[in-house]
Amino acid sequence: MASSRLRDVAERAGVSIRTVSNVVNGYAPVADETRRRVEEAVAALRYQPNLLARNLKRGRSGILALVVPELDVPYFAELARAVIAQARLHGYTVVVDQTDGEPERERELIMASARGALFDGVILSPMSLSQGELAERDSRMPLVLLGERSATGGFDHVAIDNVTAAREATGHLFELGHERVAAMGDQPYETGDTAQLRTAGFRLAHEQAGRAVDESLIVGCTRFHRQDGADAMETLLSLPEPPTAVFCYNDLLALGAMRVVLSRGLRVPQDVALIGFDDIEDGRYATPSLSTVAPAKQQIAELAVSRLVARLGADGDEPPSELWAEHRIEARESTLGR
Amino acid sequence: MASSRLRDVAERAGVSIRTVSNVVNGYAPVADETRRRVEEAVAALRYQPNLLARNLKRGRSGILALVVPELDVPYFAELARAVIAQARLHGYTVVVDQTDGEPERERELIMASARGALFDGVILSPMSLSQGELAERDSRMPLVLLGERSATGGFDHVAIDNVTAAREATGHLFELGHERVAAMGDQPYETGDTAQLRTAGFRLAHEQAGRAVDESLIVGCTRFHRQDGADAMETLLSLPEPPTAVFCYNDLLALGAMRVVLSRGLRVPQDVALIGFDDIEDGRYATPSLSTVAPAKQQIAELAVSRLVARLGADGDEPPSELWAEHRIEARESTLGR
DNA sequence: GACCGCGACTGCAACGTTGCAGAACAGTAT
DNA sequence: ATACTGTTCTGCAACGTTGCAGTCGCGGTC
Repeated sequence: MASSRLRDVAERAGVSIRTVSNVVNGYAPVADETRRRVEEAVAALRYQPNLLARNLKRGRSGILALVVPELDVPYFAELARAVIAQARLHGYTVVVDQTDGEPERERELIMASARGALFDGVILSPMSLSQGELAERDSRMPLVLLGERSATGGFDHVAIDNVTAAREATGHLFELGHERVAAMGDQPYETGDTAQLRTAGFRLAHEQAGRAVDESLIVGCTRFHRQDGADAMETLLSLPEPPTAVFCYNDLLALGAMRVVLSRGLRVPQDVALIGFDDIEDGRYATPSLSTVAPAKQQIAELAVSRLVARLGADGDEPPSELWAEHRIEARESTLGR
Repeated sequence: MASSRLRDVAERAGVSIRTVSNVVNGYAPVADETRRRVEEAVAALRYQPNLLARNLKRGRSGILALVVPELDVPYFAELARAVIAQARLHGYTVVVDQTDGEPERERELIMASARGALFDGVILSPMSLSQGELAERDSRMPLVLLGERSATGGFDHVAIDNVTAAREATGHLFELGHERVAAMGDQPYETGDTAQLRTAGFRLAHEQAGRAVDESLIVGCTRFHRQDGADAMETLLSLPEPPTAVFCYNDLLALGAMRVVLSRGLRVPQDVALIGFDDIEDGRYATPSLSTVAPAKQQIAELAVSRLVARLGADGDEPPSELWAEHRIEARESTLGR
């Protein structure tokens, strides 16, 4: 009932299976009259190609996997939205998978060989996989990495220039006259590449301004959730000489920090200025609204998907490429005031 | 290189293709010695079953589709997270698709027949499809609807009791002594089922408290984003006699409203108390933290996935079921103060 | 000694599609 | 009449797997 096959259509239209296939796919030249008959039969039988069979034959599934640590982290949700939309433009469907930051799950998804998996390529936002582990991968399945990596392992990368962005964010705070600026979110260990780049930018800003970095103002965060930002802010506020401004390595940290500052009766930005990273929608509607480093998410999605699609079409011998997306500083109330 | 097939393994192990398949799937009885040899060959050749082929043969893909209006709306992101995790427990992968509320895209995804699509079932959070359109569906693909519908069209449903939840939220504001309570988010037209149920609960609370509903305090919102909440709050505050409390039909509306209230120099909850709906994480870290109706998202995901999986296993003759998830009122600072 | 039952394994035929090579036919040039 | 060209259509053989229906050998039973 719900299932008519190429064969059924062929029978009804009085042509060969192959011809129906040709019509459906628009391949070979088909006489107008024949095409008309076939199309009529297709409509009458409500024929829909069996994608499972088509996939097997073509050796491709038309599915891309997007692997993120946590889908309910706004940055990843916004990114996923853009990636799904972009993939659709290229005729692909997206499977979203989350790893919860578990190395095991990340590895599993990455190592899956092209044949074994039911997707054609992967866009990975790595969290717990170190550079070395990625390099061991022997799969032939195209992979695009999101996020800058300190060392390149021969993969396509899409990223923004984290060092520059962090330098600019810190510089923004300097320009507003802040003397004691803190950095929140450092991760000085193997899997914290991105955080380390931001710390580098933070230091670079100091260097360029001819200032010394107060190491006690660099606080680490193992995760990047609101609660971590709240905890880190408590730490900073309990210092003998607390900072007057904080550069947070993502917006969630900044929002958690803002909550702590405000609930202590302090004002943002008058007592503590805050700038975040990611430009998630929450920040725009916080009170005060959150200044942030805004990466071009749309562009990141475009670059990642089109790179992946290009690789799927090619022979696979192209060298890996580094693709850079834009970013800009969004100065809002949490640094400027109103 | 990256691709070994059942045949290659069979050759190496000196057995038939069929036996390798049996070992891999654990089907028929296999002698220990044979099993050992096969497993060794599997390991040596790094054999991984070709899922495309397996899917074709089995007629199932092992993929469920989750269709939501917008993935970057926190409620849907949090829900998606739970659904993906739950599906994994049942051995399924999830394709997430977003419709942007476009009726066309929703229809397209729903009408896809079981054969035509590459997923085995759909979980749909409908936005723009009316009840009538859903009923026209002739596809044999199992479908679970999220969200209560005023009329049932013969589908499995998973929902919370919106009327009761809305009544309780409104009652919570009454208990705190508020006289003029507004409702934000009504959608008095065909596709606004959920909003209408919440309005019904709002009215019911008035009835039970022996109060008259001031119709000017029910404001509609075509969409449920922060900006819509901000706009609606402007409307409410410009009334000759503004409300002292607002029941917002979701947390984003409430957060947008909160921003407007605070930026006018008014206090929450002293001047205007706010309660939302959905219990998204943003609300917990807002200042003041947002009171809300918390639906058991985890339970919703569990019910939806297990219902769908059950239907996939059954003959499809079971009657549709209505499944109810829990909810509770989370009273926080935006109604209680500190 | 014929028969049965059982454990262990195998070959064939699909699942529904598309790639390939070619057939059938008509029209044109020689 | 023959060869050639091109358009339109077709049959066969896969893609890699699993369902089905066996086969084969062997110990045990009547």
